[in-house]
Formats: sequence, structure tokens, C-alpha cells
Amino acid sequence: MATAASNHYSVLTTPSSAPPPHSESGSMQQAAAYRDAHTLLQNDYSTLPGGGHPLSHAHQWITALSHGDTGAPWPPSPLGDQDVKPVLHDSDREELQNSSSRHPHPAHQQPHHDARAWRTSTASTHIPGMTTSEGQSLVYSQSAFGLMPGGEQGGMHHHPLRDEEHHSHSPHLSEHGGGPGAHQQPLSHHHQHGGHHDQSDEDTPTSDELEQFAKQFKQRRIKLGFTQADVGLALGTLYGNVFSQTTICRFEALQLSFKNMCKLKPLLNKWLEEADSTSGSPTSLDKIAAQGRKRKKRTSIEVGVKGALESHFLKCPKPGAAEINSLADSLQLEKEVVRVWFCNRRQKEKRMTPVGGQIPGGEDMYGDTPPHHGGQTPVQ
DNA sequence: ATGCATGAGTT
DNA sequence: ACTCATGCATA
Repeated sequence: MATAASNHYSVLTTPSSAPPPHSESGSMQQAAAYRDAHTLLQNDYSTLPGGGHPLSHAHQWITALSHGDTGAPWPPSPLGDQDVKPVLHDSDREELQNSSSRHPHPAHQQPHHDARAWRTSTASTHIPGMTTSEGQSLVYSQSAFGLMPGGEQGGMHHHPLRDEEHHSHSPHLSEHGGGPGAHQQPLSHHHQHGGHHDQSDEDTPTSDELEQFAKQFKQRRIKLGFTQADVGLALGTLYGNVFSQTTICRFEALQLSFKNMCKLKPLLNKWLEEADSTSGSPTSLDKIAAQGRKRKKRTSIEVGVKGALESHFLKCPKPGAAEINSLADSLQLEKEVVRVWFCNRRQKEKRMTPVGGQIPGGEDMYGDTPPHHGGQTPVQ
């Protein structure tokens, strides 16, 4: 398979039948979900297949679309993209998100208000009032969800700072890590604070609550016989926000940022209710045709190169333009590819489930990203 | 399930 | 140019 390099990103021109946007072989997906075993070692370094393509090179991925039509680099998809879903983003950008307590020891950690702690306090932040000043075509009417758990996306409220009292959370790794089969875990509720309301959907959920919910969600979803992609679509037809299989998958695996998780939880929760009550009637699924979109072919980076990038990342997670340039040069990659690699790498560090592998113990980032790890969650 | 990519919104 | 949310394409 000669991947990479020359390909036609021209899509939607392909008359080739009707490719089911998502061939939901649900059974397959679900089955695959429990491959817990090798998840631990299959981290970032997924060995390349045969090591065919040394590097994609593909200089300008734009050149490909010469259909004699527009002179524009990447003509916008004429058809309605699914990509154009109105995203609601308000101006409020809390940094209270991520930052999981990665301290291996449950001991109370540093007193310094580092802010962004994964285990955000349950209280404090609340929705003031959602005044959509810029809201225009928000399909995602916040009115539907009276409030956002994180209190960030819907309304722009801004509180000076997050009172972090994040209870040291011990990464209770869990469950299905060892063996295939048997993994269902009893929902053990352990509230860390005394005298508080429950963890419904009122306040900001804690990491634990999110973990819990994600698990339950996945369980229910599978029980009901839905695939991750199905859910994503359903969310679209139900609330106007379509999500991909990827996102649902990441949610279940807790591979999203805290904030992101908080935002999705209510929607998924709602879907659960719906699916649950509708479990007896014929579900009419609306599938939106996946329109094509010229996208650069995914560059396959060789293992060796990845290792090099990793090394540099440890040294300097945020290389400057110059750094990137030299790196790209020595590795013979496009500068953009290198830049994006670092961006993605940084994002990984911010996810709940750490990028299994190295924990930058001792040395944290440059200082903006506090060392944190939600604790090693062995991932399903 | 994930790696690389795009883009809106920030800084 | 970065962060963040998200997803196509792929392993």
C-alpha cells in the first residue's frame, strides 16, 4: 500500500456509489473496545506497517485539485458540509480545565494554587446567566440545557479564579485492564467531600464523576446496541450538534479535556435517556451523507522520527519557529507537520488519560502547563 | 482506537 | 502562533 504522497483529495466528485458514511459494524466496534490487553503498550508507537512510506512528502497538498475549476487552493465544499455545524463558542476560556493531579501519592500536594486541577471543586463556578451577545445561529441553544456544568461554554461568565481545592485524587486505575472478559465494575461511589449535593448534572462534575459517567454511558450504549457513530449522529438530530465516532470514543475513554468532557456530558446524558425510553420503538436514523472535504493526507511519521520528536518534546515541549524549522530540516519533514505534531503532543498531555508512556516526572513543562496527570487510567 | 489535520478563538 | 475542540483517515 503506497500511502501518502500523491493522492487526490478531491472528493465529492467520486461517483463511486454511495459509500456509507459510517459502516457501522457495531459488533465489530464494540468487540474491539475490549482489547484492553495491549492497550498499555500500544501507545503512541504503533509500529508502522512494513515501513513502506518513508515520508510522505506531499509538498503542497493543494496541487492535487486541478480540476480546471477554481484557482482557489481548496475550494470550499460546494455541498453543505457536515463540518459547518454551528459551534457555540463563547468568549469565555477558562483555564480551569485540565491539569490532573498526577501525583502518584495521594498525599496532599502543593499548596500553591496552580489552578487548573482536574478535580475541580464541585461548587463555586456557576452559570450566571447566559447572555448570548454574539450568539447568532446557534443551533445549540443553550436554553435546552439550562446550564452547562462547566459553566463556560454556554454563558460567558467569568469568575476571577477557580478555587481549587482539588482533593487529591488517587488514580484508581481500574478495572478491565488485565483480562479479556470480565471487566464490569461495580459503581463504587466515593464522594470525597462531606455534605454536598450529589453529582447529578447540576454543578461541575468531578473527574470521578466523569469517569463514572463515561463508563456507564459506554455500558448502556453497548447494551442498547448503538455504536459510537450512531450516538454522534443522534446527538445531531436531537440537538443539532453532530459528533463523530472519534469524539464519542474519546469521551468514553476520557481522552478529552476536562472542560470538553463537561460540555459533552449533558448531551450524552440526554441521549441516554432518550435511547433508553425509545429502546422499544423503531429508531429512525438519519444519516447525513458524508460530504467530502479535501484534506491533506495523513502524514505517516516513521517510528524513528517519532522517537526523535519525542526526545525533543521532552527537552522543549514548545519549540519556537526556529526550532521547528531546524527540526523539520533534520528530520526531513515539513515544518507544518512538525508544528502540528507538537501541538497534538501537547494536547495529549492535557487529556485525562495521559499518553501512556512517559511521565515527565521531575520536570514539568516550561511552566505554563503544570505537570498533571489524571492518573494512569489503563484505558478500557 | 488513534494519529495527523483543520479552524475558530485567543494571546 | 498557540490552544482547544473536533474529525477524517487509518492502523
